[in-house]
Amino acid sequence: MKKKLQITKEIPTQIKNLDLVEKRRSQIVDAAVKLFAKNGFHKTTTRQIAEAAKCSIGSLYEYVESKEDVLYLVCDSIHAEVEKGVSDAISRSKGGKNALSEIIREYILVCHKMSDFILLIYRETKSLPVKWQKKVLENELRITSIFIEVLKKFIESGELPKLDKSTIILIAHNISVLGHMWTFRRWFLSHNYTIEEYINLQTNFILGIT
Amino acid sequence: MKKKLQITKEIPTQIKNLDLVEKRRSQIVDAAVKLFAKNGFHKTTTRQIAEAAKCSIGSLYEYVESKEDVLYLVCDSIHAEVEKGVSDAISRSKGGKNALSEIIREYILVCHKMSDFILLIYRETKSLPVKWQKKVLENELRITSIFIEVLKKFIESGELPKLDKSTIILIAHNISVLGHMWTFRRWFLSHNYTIEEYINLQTNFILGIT
DNA sequence: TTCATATAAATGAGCGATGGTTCATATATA
DNA sequence: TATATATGAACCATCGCTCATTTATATGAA
Repeated sequence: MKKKLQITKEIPTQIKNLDLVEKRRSQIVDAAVKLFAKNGFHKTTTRQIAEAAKCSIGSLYEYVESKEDVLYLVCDSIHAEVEKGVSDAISRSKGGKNALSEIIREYILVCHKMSDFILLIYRETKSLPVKWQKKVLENELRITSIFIEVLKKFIESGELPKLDKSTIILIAHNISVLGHMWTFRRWFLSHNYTIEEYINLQTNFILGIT
Repeated sequence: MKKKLQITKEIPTQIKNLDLVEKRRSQIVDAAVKLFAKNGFHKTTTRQIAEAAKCSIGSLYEYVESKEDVLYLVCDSIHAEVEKGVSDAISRSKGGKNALSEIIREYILVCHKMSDFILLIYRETKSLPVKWQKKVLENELRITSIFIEVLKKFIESGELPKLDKSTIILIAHNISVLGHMWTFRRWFLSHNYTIEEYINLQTNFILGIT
């Protein structure tokens, strides 16, 4: 909610009706995310986006100011969905013995589901104006810091051994990245493991069960 | 040597003198790798590449058939350098207690040195013709399998506990990717760790010293 | 050695196609 | 009647690539 208002502030529009802006932009994002994931940002044309979003190019440019705007909206919505996935998993988690494993599991499943879109962020962040590159990195960081908080909590409650701050930060980043690894090495890993096997092996690796 | 002949076969040229082809192509690659790393593949023009390589666009197109050819040459040369770095580290390694740590260390240092170029591969592989995407992934895999062999050797010699095949493969991929992590999270990590600290923490993490 | 000829390599103006963006106009809504 | 929204033809700049031409190098007959 708050987030959406913020974005309509960040990206100006000709249109007065903010509900309409939200509705049309979500059409645009839904169309663009698929096209970008499939063909890349540069090989996708604004005309293709407009067509897939069922509006004219003219209209498109009343809701955004540039093609880069669309990419930013796309990156932002991807991160929002990943973050939601992780947050939901945490609030569902009942604590207890295998709670951390369960959170890692849900996170990797989110990465699995969002494979093509996480890849998209890796590939195309650089195509954004610097100002928005930073925003995207902040989003990435926000997700990682969720893991930092989780780790801290498990250390406090004694379910994990005491670790210094540097190590906690590193492990949180490692969890993030090893989730992403499934997306950008899937072409190979999926020939060797099912997603469930991957989750089990990585969980053991991360928690140091060798 | 063998590699270079192979590439001149893969990428046709108008020029008869193969030594000249090798020389000019290396000018072109040296120019292009910097431009691609800085501005991305799509925002770099063939004219810019030609200029930086100190030849005309006409000449450029006598040594390659397309802009994608240049990108492939670039990706290939990056992987060749990373692979060389790893192989050298292994052949220098004297075996013994901390040999594995030493190899991981050298690998991460190579990633550190090659940061911008490893990133380039993540970003631009998708811009290649499918045929060459596969080649690039094979190169990536070749580097990972070096780690697989190293791990096997250390298990045989008893310096690592026995692990099943799946786990060995996973750890090798994790080493690869956690090296890359320094390149694509450097914007954040370098504020928290020096490269040496990063290497130490990751080594401990990978070898399960918690 | 000299010069004519043939072959190889280098050049960059220009072709052709593309694609992001605008704006005059049309349509819908208040 | 006024304001908001929608439309798509057309503008314009860009860029990958070609090709007619020039320049350099190699060959070999006189």
